[in-house]
Amino acid sequence: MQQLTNLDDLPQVGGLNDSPRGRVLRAAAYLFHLQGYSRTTVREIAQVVGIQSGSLFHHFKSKEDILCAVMTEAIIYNLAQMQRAVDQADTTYEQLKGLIIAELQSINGDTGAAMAVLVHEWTLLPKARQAELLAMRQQYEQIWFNVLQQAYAEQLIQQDPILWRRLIGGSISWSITWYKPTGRLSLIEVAEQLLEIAVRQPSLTQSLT
Amino acid sequence: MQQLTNLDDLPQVGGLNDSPRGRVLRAAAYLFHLQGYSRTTVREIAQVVGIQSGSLFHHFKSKEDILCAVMTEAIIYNLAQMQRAVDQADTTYEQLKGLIIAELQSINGDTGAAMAVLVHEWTLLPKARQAELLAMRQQYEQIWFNVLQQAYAEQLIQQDPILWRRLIGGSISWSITWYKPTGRLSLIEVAEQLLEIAVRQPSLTQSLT
Amino acid sequence: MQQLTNLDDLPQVGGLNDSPRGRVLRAAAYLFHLQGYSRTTVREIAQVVGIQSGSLFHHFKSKEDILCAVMTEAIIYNLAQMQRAVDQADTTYEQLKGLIIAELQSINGDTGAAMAVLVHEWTLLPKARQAELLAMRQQYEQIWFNVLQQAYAEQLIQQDPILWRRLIGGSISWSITWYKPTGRLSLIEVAEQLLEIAVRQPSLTQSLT
Amino acid sequence: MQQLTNLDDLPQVGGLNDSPRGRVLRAAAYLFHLQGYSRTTVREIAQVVGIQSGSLFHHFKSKEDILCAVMTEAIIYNLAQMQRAVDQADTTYEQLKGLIIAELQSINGDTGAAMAVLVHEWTLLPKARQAELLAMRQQYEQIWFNVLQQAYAEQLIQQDPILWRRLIGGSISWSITWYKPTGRLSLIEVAEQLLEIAVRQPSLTQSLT
DNA sequence: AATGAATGAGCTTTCATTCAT
DNA sequence: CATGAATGAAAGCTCATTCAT
Repeated sequence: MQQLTNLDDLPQVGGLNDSPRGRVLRAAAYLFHLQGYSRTTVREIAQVVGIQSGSLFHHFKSKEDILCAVMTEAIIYNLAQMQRAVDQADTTYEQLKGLIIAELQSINGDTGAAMAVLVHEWTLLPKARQAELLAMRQQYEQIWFNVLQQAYAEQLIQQDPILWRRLIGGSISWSITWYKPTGRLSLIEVAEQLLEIAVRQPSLTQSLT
Repeated sequence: MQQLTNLDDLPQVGGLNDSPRGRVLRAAAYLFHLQGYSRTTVREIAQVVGIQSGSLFHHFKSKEDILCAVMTEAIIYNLAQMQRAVDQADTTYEQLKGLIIAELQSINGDTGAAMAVLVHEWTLLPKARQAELLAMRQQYEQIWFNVLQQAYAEQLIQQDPILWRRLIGGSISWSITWYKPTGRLSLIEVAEQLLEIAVRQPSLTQSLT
Repeated sequence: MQQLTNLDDLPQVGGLNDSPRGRVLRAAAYLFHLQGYSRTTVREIAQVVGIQSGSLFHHFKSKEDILCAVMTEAIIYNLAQMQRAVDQADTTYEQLKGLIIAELQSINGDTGAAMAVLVHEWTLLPKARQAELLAMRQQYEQIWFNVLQQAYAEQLIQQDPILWRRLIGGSISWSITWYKPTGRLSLIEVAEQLLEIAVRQPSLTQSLT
Repeated sequence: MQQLTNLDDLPQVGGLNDSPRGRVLRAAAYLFHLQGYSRTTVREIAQVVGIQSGSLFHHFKSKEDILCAVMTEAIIYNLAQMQRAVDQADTTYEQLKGLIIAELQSINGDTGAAMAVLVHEWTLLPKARQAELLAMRQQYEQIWFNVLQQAYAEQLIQQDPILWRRLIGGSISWSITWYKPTGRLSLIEVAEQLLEIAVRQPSLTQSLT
């Protein structure tokens, strides 16, 4: 990394304010995603934030602690986003669509860096921390599961909800490897194509009855 | 990593013989996948192989060279597997099924570690090496693309082949995060479920005509 | 090297203050001269300075950087010394004598270690650094050349100034291999003997006219 | 060193035959001179000779042993050369001239690499080996001293023979840093210029009597 | 004699972390 | 709170030397 980015050029990350702590987390999420946790040095984080490396340790007790905080913030923020997507929709189909869009946005939008870190560097956390986050992650998955069970009952999906979630979750997560905001498709259009593949249209269902 | 695995406990990796070079690559793929490239030390690789760390450098000129070889072997081997899957099938539907099964196996089977490394540590390669591998990767994707174009013409799939490949490729790749060979489903059953979601059954097509 | 010297036993080197950087350079010049650059380890330098080896890299970005700095300091300091020797003398003969004494002192005195390094390890520098130093070295030689041309005009020397400089420069440089400050001759006496051999005395010149 | 020289491109070194041992010594002298002893690897020596590195150790028991042999051969050969130069001359002046020419040739000619090694890497030898070589070196210096004492008696030189030898020996040794065989001056012309500076011409002496 | 894979000590360098100021 | 020099363990890599073939 020749030229370090300045923090002000980085997107505002959902949920992170402009406190020193928030600034560090934004910088860390960006760098961890770009280079991986191991290849990112605390000096680099400090440089992006605009402080000295020693000063980081007034806000976080270790580099691992920063990683942990990045993951925690990411999961808390996106948990709220998913819940909001479900709450705002009326039908099961719309809820499913809302979840897919929300997850695509959390992966490819401003929290994408943090989400990617959550996935890639998961195993680096000490077991105790993993357990904490796992609890939140299960809440997150529970939101999906509730909607999917209803969708299965309504025959919007034909497969076991757990397997369906795994397969379609993969499609969504993988989008980080190819989706470009400047490309041909918007995230909403991607979501619609994915719905077309994996969910039976309710209008079609109605017309069949 | 407290207790290092012995090489003999690791699966035989497709295409890698028991030469010193092959043994190093197997150990490296295993460790790179388990811990990531950066967190794996050459001393650890040597320990798993059962040689001294200095001896690694008779076979590879650097740690990066080992990474490169792991990726190259993985892609060469799996390129052949995909081609074989296509050649052995008669209908487009069967070819598609064959490709999905083959890719699921390459991800979750013996070459899974190497494939995961190929995905995760891609950006670490020097640009020149990336270009070499990219050429092979494009061959690989071309195999998929040819079948998918035919599938689109036959209305087995309704979406743009490129987007379909990205979404379903994500489902397949992601399986590394959850699939357990000892679990309830076999890889072939997973493939069948995925076909059910994303591909219109040819029998159904025929019955409609 | 069984018993490492303590830095406080080393002479103060002209121009190097007691900053951490200066202390490292003094230690490095001493060890590079004593053992050669390749055979001197950064751990040894650190030990003489009295710090940990890792701490060296706060002040210099590599071992080679230390070598470079040693050479640069040596040449800058001695360039100034030579200029001063010329400025302080009235006659050409006295200038020549001043230069010989000054160079003998730079070789055998406090900067001797650094000067020896400059000569012996020259080829190890990257080409770009060589060019920088070469420019200074040419300034240095220019001082000699100006005086020698005048000396030739005044018939103090009979040979081509360039050849004379090479031959007598060799005598001076070589003194590092045999001169002992505690020996029979002072550096000034050595200089006088060398003048007797290589320079016609101006008094003699005058008596001939 | 990107491209290693082939042994056949190296000059025949005086006294070294084409036995495996001789070939190794020629290659080693060349590389030690070019790069220094520490920076030359046994693999490089072997490569220049055209054998494998392991094979070197059938001829020499260690790398240091090779260094020692290079030095010993150099000193033995040049001792003979100096003796021959003295024997072939009739007058003291001619003997002095012969010694200067012979030493210039030993420094700048085919044995130059080995001689340079003798000077630069002297301190690397174990004390016992240094003593052996020192005895031969003293024989070598004795040849000079005998002639110089006679020259002093004949007033060819005005200085203490020991000091004179040191100063003029420096001029000669230093020539390795600047003399180019393809340049303007031959070694004999260099010798003549040096004689002009440091030795009173015998013809002049005679004309004064 | 020659080979070349293997050794293992030791090298330069990196980097999370500490702490006196 | 912030600094930045210092720490020291550990990293990737080198290389003289050995030895079974």
